[in-house]
Formats: sequence, C-alpha cells, structure tokens
Amino acid sequence: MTTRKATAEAPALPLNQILAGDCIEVMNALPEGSVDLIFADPPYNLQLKGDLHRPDNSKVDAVDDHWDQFSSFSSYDRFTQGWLRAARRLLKPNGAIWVIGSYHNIFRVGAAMQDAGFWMLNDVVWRKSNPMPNFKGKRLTNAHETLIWASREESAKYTFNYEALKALNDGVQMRSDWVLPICTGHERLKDDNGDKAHPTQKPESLLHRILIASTNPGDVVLDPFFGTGTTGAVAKMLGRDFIGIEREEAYRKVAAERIERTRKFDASGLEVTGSKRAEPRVPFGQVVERGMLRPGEELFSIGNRFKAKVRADGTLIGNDIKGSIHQVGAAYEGAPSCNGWTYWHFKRDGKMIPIDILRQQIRAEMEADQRQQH
Amino acid sequence: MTTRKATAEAPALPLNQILAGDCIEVMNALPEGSVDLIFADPPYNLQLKGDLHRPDNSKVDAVDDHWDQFSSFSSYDRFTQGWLRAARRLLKPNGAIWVIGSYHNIFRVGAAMQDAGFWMLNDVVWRKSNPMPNFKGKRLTNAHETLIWASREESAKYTFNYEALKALNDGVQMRSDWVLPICTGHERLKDDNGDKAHPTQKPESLLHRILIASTNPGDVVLDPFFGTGTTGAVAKMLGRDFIGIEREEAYRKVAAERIERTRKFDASGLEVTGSKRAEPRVPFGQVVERGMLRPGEELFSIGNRFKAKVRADGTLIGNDIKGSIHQVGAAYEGAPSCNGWTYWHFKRDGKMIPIDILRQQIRAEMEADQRQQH
DNA sequence: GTCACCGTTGAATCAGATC
DNA sequence: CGATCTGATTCAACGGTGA
Repeated sequence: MTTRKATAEAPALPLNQILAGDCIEVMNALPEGSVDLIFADPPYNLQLKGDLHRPDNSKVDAVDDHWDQFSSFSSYDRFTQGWLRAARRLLKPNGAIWVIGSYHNIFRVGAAMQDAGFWMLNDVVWRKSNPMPNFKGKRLTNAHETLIWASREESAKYTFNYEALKALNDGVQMRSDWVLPICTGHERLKDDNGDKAHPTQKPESLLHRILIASTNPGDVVLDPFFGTGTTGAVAKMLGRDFIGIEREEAYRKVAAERIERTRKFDASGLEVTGSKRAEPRVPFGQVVERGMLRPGEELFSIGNRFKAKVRADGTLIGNDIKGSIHQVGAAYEGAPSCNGWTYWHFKRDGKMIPIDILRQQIRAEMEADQRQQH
Repeated sequence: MTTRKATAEAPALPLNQILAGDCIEVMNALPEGSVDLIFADPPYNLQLKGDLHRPDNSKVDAVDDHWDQFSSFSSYDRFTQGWLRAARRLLKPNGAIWVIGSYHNIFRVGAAMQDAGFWMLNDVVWRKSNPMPNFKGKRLTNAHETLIWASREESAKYTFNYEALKALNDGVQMRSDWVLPICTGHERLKDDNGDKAHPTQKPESLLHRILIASTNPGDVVLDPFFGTGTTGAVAKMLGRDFIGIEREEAYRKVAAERIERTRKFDASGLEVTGSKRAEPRVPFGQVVERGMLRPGEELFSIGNRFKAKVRADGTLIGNDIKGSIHQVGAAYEGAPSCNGWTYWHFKRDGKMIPIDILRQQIRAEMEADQRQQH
C-alpha cells in the first residue's frame, strides 16, 4: 500500500487499497481531479421474475443479490447520476471512464453519462465466446455486454495507445467489437463453500485490453464497484496504481487475497508499441544544415511527377510555389495536406530515396547522444 | 396497394404504400392497435465538426443532412419521445418494435423506450464485416451498430421464430451479435447523378433477419423513417405487408421505384444458407490477454539460437528489434517472412514448447463453444 | 472467360503543437 | 483565445480495366 503525497489543498491519494463503504461517499472524500481512469461495473438493475430453470430443471444461479434491486427506473437513475457525478469530479481533466452494462441498464447509464457531460469515444461490444444459451428459446442468446468509453469532457486529450491495440490485433486496427471468453475455470474465484465468490466476475483479459488501451504505466485507475478486484489485479500486473471501493466485506476480503497473490509483470514486458507522433520532431532545415542535402539540389515527388529545389533555409521552391516540404507537396497535389517527408525523394546513384531516410538518420543520432549522456 | 377493411371505429389501413409527411402526425392519423411490427431507423444526431479526410487525402462523404441536425440532447429527446409514443399507440398489444442506432443516440433512445413502457427483449449488435476504419487512429474502428428489440408491453406474447433463426444460423441458436456486411455494390441505390441516393441505406440482409425473426407472413410492418424503403422491399419479398412513412420527396420516389422492381419470393425458394467458416484467425495478443503467456516471459527460437521477450501488447522485443512474432522471427533469420507461431517456443518444466500449442488451445475452446450451443 | 491490379467508398462525434 | 504549421493516418469489398 502506498499513498501519493498530500499537498496543501488535497489530501493524500490512497493507492493500491480497497476502501470500504458506499462508493459515492468514498469518492467524494477523495481529492478532485486526481484519477486518470475509472472502470465501473455498476449493478445491472436486472428485472428477473422468479427463478429461471434450465431444460433439465436445474436452477440457474442468477443475480438476485440485494445490491442489485432497484424499485424503479427513476431510483436507478438517481443512483446512476449520483455515482457518475462523483466519478467525474475525481477524474483529471484529461481522464476517461469505462462503464460496462447489459441492455437492462446500459441505455440509462449511457444517457446519464451524456447528460453529465462525459464525451463518448466509443461504445464497445464484448462479444462473449461462450455465453449462457437462452434455455427457453424465447429470445436470442444474450451473447454480449456493452462498454462505453468516454472522456471527462469533449476537449480532453484522452490516452489511447492506438499502436499497442493494433499490435494486439495482429497489425490491423482494433475494432469496437471484442471477442473474449467469459470468466471461468481457475480464474473464477470461489468462496469457502466452493460457490462462485461474485456473480458477475469479469475476465482479466477484458481489463487487460482496457488498461493497455487507455492508460500508461504509473496511471491511477479507480474502480467504484470493485467486487472481487479484477481491475486491481490487472492494474497491479500491468504496473498501474489502483483504488478500489467496495461495500461488501466478503468481496473486499476475496479481492485483497487475490491481489496479494498477483505479481507484477517484468518491466520489460510492460512497454508497449509506441506511436510515431511521440517521436521527436525534426525540422527539415536540419537536413540542410547538416549537409545531408545541399541547397539547390532537386527533390522529386512520389511518382516522379513534380520537382522542386532545396533552399538554404529548408524551404522548397517549385513552379511559382515556395514553402515547406509539406506546403509545396500539398500545393502540387491539390490536397488539403501532405506529409513532405514521405512525398519527396532525392536521387543517389540513379535511385530515388525518400527524404524520410535522412530524418531517421538524424533521430538515430539523437538517440545515440541520449545514451552517451547517461 | 391495398387497404385493410375499415370498421366502425377504425379507418382503413393503407397497406403497401409510402405515406408522405411527418411520421408523428401520420402515425397519429392511423388506427391504434393495428400494426404487428415497427422497424425504426431514426436520425442518429451525429455531431460532426469539420471535414474528415482519408490518409490518401480523399474526403469522406459525411452525413450532414438537415434531418440529422438537432440543437441539443433535450430537443432530440423530445423528438424521440414523440415518435415512440405514436409508434406504441399503433402497435397491437402483442406487437413489437426494432430500433437501430449508434452510440450517438441509442442510449437516449433505449432509455426513452423503457420510460414509454416498452419491454426490452434483446439488444442486438450488428457487427459490420466491412466498416469504415478510423482514419486518424484516434479511437477504435466504429464497427457496429446497436438494435433494440422490445415488445409493446411486458405481458406481450410477441412473435419469435426461434427455429427459423436457428436454421438461418447453421442449426445453432442465434446469438445477439449478427455479422453482416454494410450495404454496397448493386444493392446500394444511386440517384440520377450516380451518387448514393440515401446516406444511410441499410442492407436487406439485416431486415431479412429481423422480419424472419419477429413476423409471420401477412403481418403488417410499419417503418416511420422509410428512407429508400429497405423495410418495404424486404417485406414484399417475404410476403409481409408494409406501411412506410417518409418526409422527403426524393427518398419516397426512389423507394417506390425500388419496391415496384422487387418481387416476392417463391414460397418454395427460400433460404440459401450454409457458408463455410474459414479457420478463425487468432491474434497472438489474445495469448497474452488470456494469461497463457505473461508479459516479460522469454520465447526461444526454433533451434534455440535467439531469444525475445513478450510485451503486454502481444509484440516481442529482442535485441533492438520490436514487432510481431512474425516480424521479429524474420528479422533474426534475415528472411523475408517467418511463421512466428511455429518459430517461437516457450519453456515449461525445462521443455521447449511451440507457441502454436496455445493457438490450438484457443481454437479448441472456440470450437467447444460452438458445440455447446447445440 | 480469368485474374491481377487499381481506384473508390462506407452513419465519423477522427490532431496537436506552436505562435 | 484563434491562426498557422507540421505531419500522421485505413480496412474490406466492389467494380472496372487490361493483360
């Protein structure tokens, strides 16, 4: 357990702990603007009428716990508005939230999120690869749950590790529908009687993807409906800090033991494929200053349809067009924008070479300098 | 065109016609309790800001039509409550409704449906096999839309052709996620300029499945946002009666011509199902997400000459080389390509085991899930 | 006729830093 | 705050062309 140091205006943040109590009260006691991500799996407001039996007459162990009973939509809405408001207060300006639910509650939750000022980024479908069938044959197999990913506000610069998720998906852009198995087998926690410790334990694979997507190592992740602590366990594995809030003593106990058993991954495994946007910017002028291209040298467009000459200040001059490598490229192509680094080529030994090669050389030198300074 | 005969209290029902005007007014002029099913594709209230360009600089033809503009959430909510109330009045007591939407509007619509007294049966995810990508890499590919299927009231004895849907799904119980392509090719209607006649035309396959699931031949299906008439065309094919309501003259014209061209199916010549599924692709990232290999764990090349570490996003890191299991293998071998699944091994009890074993385990689980549903 | 290749397109809340 | 500038970014399917 750790705490992040208190300042004059804000009390300390209780990191990697499970806090007891009502989540709204507990959240309101924490300092505002202090959390990077919230993952919330609120009660589903399931309206089950009587017991459900399988065709063989065995009873389905349904969610009928007292914490999931709400007398009406409006009382559920008040509950939802309350915890969403407290959650939004806790988030940093660039923070984000994930909420999971089913058709029983997710529409009310989603509308309340929009009303509270959250800005939707995606809705994500968790497509269960092994759902419970619909035994009565009266409806479709309820084979998915819905997640909503939203930033605290429209202007937020939210975290999204695009390249990492693309890597997770074998090199193609990750979609809004995720196929993952439900939580079963050894991962499913049991109580002392051998029954499932929590009726709706989420799979660690789901949290793994969420945390890789929308947090960085060292971020603070809060889960106001902690349950058996899947969020905390995966956060620990991935080197994120967590704050859990859970009302039920029994769940807190199971979660604490679970997280105690959990081990953090190697630091080397936590690094993730980065984005090109994060690489240092290299002005084209440096290429000229360093003599990699000489003033007066000709550059050729991709496809060799246009030419332009390098000038000493790192601009180009073509037919009546002067400007940066990007501006001249865009003008020639009649395009709204153009990446000059990949558009322009120079000639060496009769071969056309993209000028981006030169930028890569400069970046490699910069990295070498970095290492030398250590 | 036909009309169902008028009675003392109710005027005639204008079957297989496209009615002009505002859908709320037109619905209120029709006799209550007269319709078996409603399919509604209301405006989504997209809130698009500037232009969007693809990486090749072509401009995306966005939905910027006047009918999708609302000044605020509350004005959209009033619109939604209005048409839902009129729709519910029209439905027979055992009637049902389908509404389709995206994350921009579906949560508000779903909450309004519950508030209006509709009883949710399923939410259904239309997983698009060929969605538009996220061009800027800022979010997940928005690869699905959500449908809500609800009965007029909780006690309704709604229509559900369970066996027909099971047959449509190769004998396996139909799930709540449907993989269908978007509407392209010859099915996509064009205007006289060769541009798309409607920005959001839905595929006939989607309506086909909906009407097979929740109507019987001779049922009356109403679509208050008729557009280019997909609902009417599929209803005609399947021997259902339709009522379309559409405000825009241009859409009514296209829809009328389309339905005129459409032919009812032979009673005999019905289904053409049964496509072979290719062996499912398993991203290596799933092996990590599912905890079969831990981030930081070492993999060994075939022949044990090279090593690399697993990262949390399913990439490998070796000596200065990062990338997919295939890329790092190819780099080490100096080969143009490499099958990472057979190249890399992990160590268990001192033995080297190819990671392909893990892929086989995942595939076996996926197949077992299929069988379980029989 | 076949196949490889290329251009086009789809309900999208799609940039970020610096001046 | 706004204006300006750099430069990062896409997947599947369909249709047409030409070898």
